[in-house]
Amino acid sequence: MKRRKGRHAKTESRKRDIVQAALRCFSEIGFSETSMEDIRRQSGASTGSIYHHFNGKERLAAAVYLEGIHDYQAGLIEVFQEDQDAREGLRSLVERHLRWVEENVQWSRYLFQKRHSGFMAETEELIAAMNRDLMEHASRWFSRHIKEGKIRRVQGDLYMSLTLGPCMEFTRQFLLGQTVTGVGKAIDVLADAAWMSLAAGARREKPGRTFGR
Amino acid sequence: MKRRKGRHAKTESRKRDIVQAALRCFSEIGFSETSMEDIRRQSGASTGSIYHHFNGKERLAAAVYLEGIHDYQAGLIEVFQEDQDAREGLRSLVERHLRWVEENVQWSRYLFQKRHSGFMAETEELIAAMNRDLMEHASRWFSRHIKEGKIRRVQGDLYMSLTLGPCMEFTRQFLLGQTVTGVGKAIDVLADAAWMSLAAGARREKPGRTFGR
DNA sequence: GCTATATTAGAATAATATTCTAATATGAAG
DNA sequence: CTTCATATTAGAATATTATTCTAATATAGC
Repeated sequence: MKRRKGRHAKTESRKRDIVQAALRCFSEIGFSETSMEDIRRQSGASTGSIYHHFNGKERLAAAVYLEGIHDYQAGLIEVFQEDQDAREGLRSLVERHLRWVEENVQWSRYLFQKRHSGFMAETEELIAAMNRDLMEHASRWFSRHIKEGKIRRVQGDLYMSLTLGPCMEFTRQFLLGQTVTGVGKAIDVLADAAWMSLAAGARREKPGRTFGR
Repeated sequence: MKRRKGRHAKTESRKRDIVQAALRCFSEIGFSETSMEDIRRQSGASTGSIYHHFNGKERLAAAVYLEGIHDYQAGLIEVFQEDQDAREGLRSLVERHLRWVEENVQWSRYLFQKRHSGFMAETEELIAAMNRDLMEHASRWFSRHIKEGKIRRVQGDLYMSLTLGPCMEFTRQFLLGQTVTGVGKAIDVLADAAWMSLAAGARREKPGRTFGR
């Protein structure tokens, strides 16, 4: 009779150690600059172990990326599920983003400063799925507020750019240590800006077209 | 008597070939995925030649980055030097950015999708200088329009985020082939958004603080 | 044409990623 | 609590790729 496949008890903690070590290395000295030897030393795992759990440097990098982006996106999705008015919602999104960055500088450095190079050939579909999920939540949220006449209609692929684009740009500067403005203050200004650029009824020439369409 | 040092005639064209080949490789398959052998083959240069002109993979990558960012920033600086009113100026910035991306997809992929990993230890100061230069032009431009009461005061490190942040985000999606909206339409909407988020006198709670201070 | 220097070629070397083989640990079944 | 299938680990062997080195060749100025 076939035995059941079973994961060993310590396997998850070992994987965590490896991911942690990889994240440290990647975010501090960069992907191509860190050697498997670095990761091996920092994680305490053996070469064989690393290659057993992940499949190589690229797959490991992809796993690290996935874990981080998942946690980040989860925060945004929570906001989309809350029942706030448009302006408060936009502010929450901005706030979530910047607070997450502030509290997860290492992840942020890896996720936002350095874009996935191409080492996710395998993982591409997973990432795409995660993005689709996020976008669905976003779409519903924006549609609702458009219907209520609070948020103006523009092309669907522009909403996230308008909401989080300035935050992303600020984030990059922040991670490079090139900002003076504190995160709290930045939240105020950027939330305000998002609102002004998306609020319905502001002066402007031509209205855009629908989101859900 | 000492001979003058002299560059050979074909040296520049050879360097160009190498940079071109590197750009193609880096933007198509990524920095760490391309081997020096790839670049050697595509450029037609020999290993020795590549290492003579640049100093290794990282320095080559830095050179490629510098060339691209210089051309990109030059376009923005031109706009800052033109004498347009605030709204038109913001629109020109957005337009310059997106048109440049559209016409330089390969460079854009390298510059914007993949952030400089860390391979510019040497070049860091040069990049910083280029950024300072751009920022000075930006600073003057914004200050002028703030004085004229057309653009509102916010923290100095937020102006570029508000102006080009949404463009940058749109750019990333565009480069991933995840946009439907055409560049022309995007320019309209994003220019409008930049204006609305930066125009003086819009409804908002508290004013920010000065740029030039 | 001569000479110092820049440039090139490609082999030799060094660094690093990956694979492989064998050992050890673990958990489920009996 | 023993056994066995499988998961996990270790680390040496190998393969790949970046870099260095040596010697040849081309070029510019005299």
